[in-house]
Amino acid sequence: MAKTTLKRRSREASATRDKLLKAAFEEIYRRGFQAASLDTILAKAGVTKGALYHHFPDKASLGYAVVDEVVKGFLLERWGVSEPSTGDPVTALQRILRGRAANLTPHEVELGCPLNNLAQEMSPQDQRFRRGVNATFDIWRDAVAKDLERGQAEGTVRKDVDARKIAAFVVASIEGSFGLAKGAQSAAMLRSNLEVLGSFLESLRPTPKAGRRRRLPS
Amino acid sequence: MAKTTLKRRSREASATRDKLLKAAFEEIYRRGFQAASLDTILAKAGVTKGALYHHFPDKASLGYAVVDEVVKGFLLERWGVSEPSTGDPVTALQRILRGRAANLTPHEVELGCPLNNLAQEMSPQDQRFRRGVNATFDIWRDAVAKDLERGQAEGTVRKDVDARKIAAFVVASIEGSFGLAKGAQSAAMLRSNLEVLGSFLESLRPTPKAGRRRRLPS
DNA sequence: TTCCCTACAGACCGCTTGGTATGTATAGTA
DNA sequence: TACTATACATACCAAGCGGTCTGTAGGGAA
Repeated sequence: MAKTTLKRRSREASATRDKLLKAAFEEIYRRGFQAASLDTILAKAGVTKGALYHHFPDKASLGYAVVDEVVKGFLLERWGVSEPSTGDPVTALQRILRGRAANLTPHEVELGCPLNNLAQEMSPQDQRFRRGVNATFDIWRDAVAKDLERGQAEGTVRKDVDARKIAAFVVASIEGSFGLAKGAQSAAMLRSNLEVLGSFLESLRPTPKAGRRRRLPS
Repeated sequence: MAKTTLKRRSREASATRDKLLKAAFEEIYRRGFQAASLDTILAKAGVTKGALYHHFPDKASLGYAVVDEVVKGFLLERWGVSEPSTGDPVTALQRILRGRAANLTPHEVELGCPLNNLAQEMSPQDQRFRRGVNATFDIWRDAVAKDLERGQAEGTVRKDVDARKIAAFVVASIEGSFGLAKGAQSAAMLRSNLEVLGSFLESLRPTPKAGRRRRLPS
């Protein structure tokens, strides 16, 4: 069975590649890309430099792969972009926000959003990094915008707002909230900010009748 | 004139210190603190290593001084925290947002907010960095909260909102907006986000009468 | 069996880094 | 004038960095 053995060998090769990606992700998440040490990554992955430079031409390419193959999926899955959304998008977004607020780990409060970390560090340093990171942000933002537009078509979202601008603001607010909370090392602040964002989303619902303001949370 | 000459010497010493701080700020703003090279800073400042290590015990202390003596003032001045605020705080904040949106330089769109950069990079790496950076964020946030509370007392801000939570959200949204725009290298996106934030602030005004919703910008 | 190629292992290298040690010009002091 | 302390300049250093080079184990093809 030539095919089986070929598959086995190739699977082992991609297994070490995965180990490298995972170890690199963790090290980059902790120290940032520039400060991430290849030796540390190799030690974590349990492989040697020969393996690394067999799979990647240089450190930068390892970083690109981490963005495309680890961070991207990590983020889109965590913010419900992967799953199809139905029904009222405001309620759906609010549920996601509450779910994230309820499931925060100290780890992620301390280290923040891995995609945003890379965006802030690498955008001015490396165009390819910036493009890769930004492509994921675009997917997220576009998904939110699409949801809001669908809500506008279905009558669950006010039609006098620019869905794309709102979507960008939502993503920015989320990332800003994680960033501030990371600096303050405060899960409470992060939860509070996500809660305020949720109340802002409430204002996107169409007015049921003339009158009746919705209230912001105390 | 012992006093005069003393003053002159001391002024020259603090002048080289200032040159170091300024050069360090620029280098750190561009590359981040960890990637900032002391040799580059020294070249920019036009002094040598002896001068640097005469004024600062190590690289970290130079970084702390940059935060406390350069970035802090930079930020508080740019966001109107230094000047006393009077009148309706919502309008005042909106004016600041519009002013910042109108005066964006490509440089600051590319590099983002220097304080936020340091917060994201250094918070998990160095407690003292984190505290220094966070102290400035606290001042900013508290100033916004104080303004909103004053507005509540004066009847220009709704009383059913938590001024401190709103203030934290405002700061987070601003920083998030700068961060996203930095990744996207888009001044337009930054302006749009600040505009949406301004419209959110509008919702903090007390309802003039029952009914009449305010509208978000298209 | 022979040969080849993939998938690594491990030693090595030049360079940059933050930091130190020593020397010194100058201003203030006695 | 002699001495001291400040405010640097310069040469130097060990360590860590990303990256290269050579060697080789082992599965697949002929």
